[in-house]
Amino acid sequence: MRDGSGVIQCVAVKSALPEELFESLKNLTQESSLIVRGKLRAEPRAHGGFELDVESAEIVQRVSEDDPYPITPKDHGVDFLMDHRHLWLRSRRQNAVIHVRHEIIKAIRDYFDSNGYVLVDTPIFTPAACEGTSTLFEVDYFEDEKVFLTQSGQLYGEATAMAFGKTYNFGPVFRAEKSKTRRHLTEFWMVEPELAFADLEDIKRVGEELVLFVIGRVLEKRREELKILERDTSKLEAVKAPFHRISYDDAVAKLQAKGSEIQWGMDLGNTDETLITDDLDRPVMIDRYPSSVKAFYFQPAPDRPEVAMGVDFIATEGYGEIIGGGQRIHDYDLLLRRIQEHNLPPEAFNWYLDLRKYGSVPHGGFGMGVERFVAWMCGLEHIRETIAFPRMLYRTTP
RNA sequence: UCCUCAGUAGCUCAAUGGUAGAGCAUUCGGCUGUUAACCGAAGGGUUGUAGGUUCGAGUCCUACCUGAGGAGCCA
Repeated sequence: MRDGSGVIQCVAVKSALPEELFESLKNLTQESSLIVRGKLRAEPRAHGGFELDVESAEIVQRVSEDDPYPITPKDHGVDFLMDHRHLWLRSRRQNAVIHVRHEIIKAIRDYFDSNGYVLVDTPIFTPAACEGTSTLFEVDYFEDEKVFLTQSGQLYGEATAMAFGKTYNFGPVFRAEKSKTRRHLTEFWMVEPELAFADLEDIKRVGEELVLFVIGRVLEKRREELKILERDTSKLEAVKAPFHRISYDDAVAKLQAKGSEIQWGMDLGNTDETLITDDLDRPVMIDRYPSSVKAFYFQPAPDRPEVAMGVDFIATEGYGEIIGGGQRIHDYDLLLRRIQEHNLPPEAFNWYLDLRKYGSVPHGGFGMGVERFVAWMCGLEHIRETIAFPRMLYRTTP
């Protein structure tokens, strides 16, 4: 029997039960629902060390053998399992993944809540692109108006940081890119802290602290689930401070030495991300990317205006970028120039520019993708198992 | 959007261009401190769709549909 928190073997003894009840229990089908009462007994032969001797039972709903439970203990294909995601969630592995996800989200919130951050959630309907790069989902919004599903709460986060000092937002974001890989969803959850009076080094420190805090919590509270998932926890235990810190320049040199085709000025590809961490046991922070591959709002380096004060955290074991962020431009004139250079409509950014007119301060933040983090913690092959009902390029059901 | 691969029983997969099979699941019988039980039997098929080549197509060709992996882009 399974109740969501665990599994226990129940034993019905023929001589101890009414014949009718024993027969109905004997003929039960997989995934039928029932209420059982009985005596708990230590039993070394049983999983978990305990068994329940059935004294009474009530069958709530019996699954018909004409239409048996579709998911069997044997192998199933991905397509079949995804079509039955609403049932697949009952399995031991999926149950463990979702429990780890729950723990990660709770740990993220605990970290920020206990470090002086205020949760200020940002809108999901937004008037325009946050970064001017990604493809957005368009939504009809009354009377011929169009709005878009947010791809990031960051710009609003900058406003809340100016109002509250340290804030974070935590919600779903949407990307309409036709990405078809094991790392992409069209709808996923992202946590985005934003800090006033912060520079790139502060952002790196907070990101490192957060990652370590969350890993520590998962290892502390979810050993059982990681065991079910057959996760090699030594890989997670090896993740300690300090993370590797290298510049984009050094990353390119290292990648070229390892045979990558990358040239200075190009963004890192998926294979580059895997390549750069394959000999490391803790994440690497890569900072000071060329401004041309980063969003318009990144602060340029004081000594080298062609590079941006942004940082990406690349997880170990090929799980790729889990954090992206950095220091934002706080100067009005520079920000306006960047908006124009990126051919963005300045009038759409009036409120954002206001933040640089009224008491602007150096500030920064980052975004962390929850599902990628869950995949990393659980050691999953594919991000689709990290959320109860994944939304992907070609899947919006169940 | 592009590249590669796949689509056969409820599920997972076999089948040199020559009679479509197995395991699991289901049903029946047997056996059993089992825990992916085991033994025996039965039912279960328009081989993704539409064309084409051929004496003959699950197999070869074309188009389309569906799915998977990857690229680009990103978290």
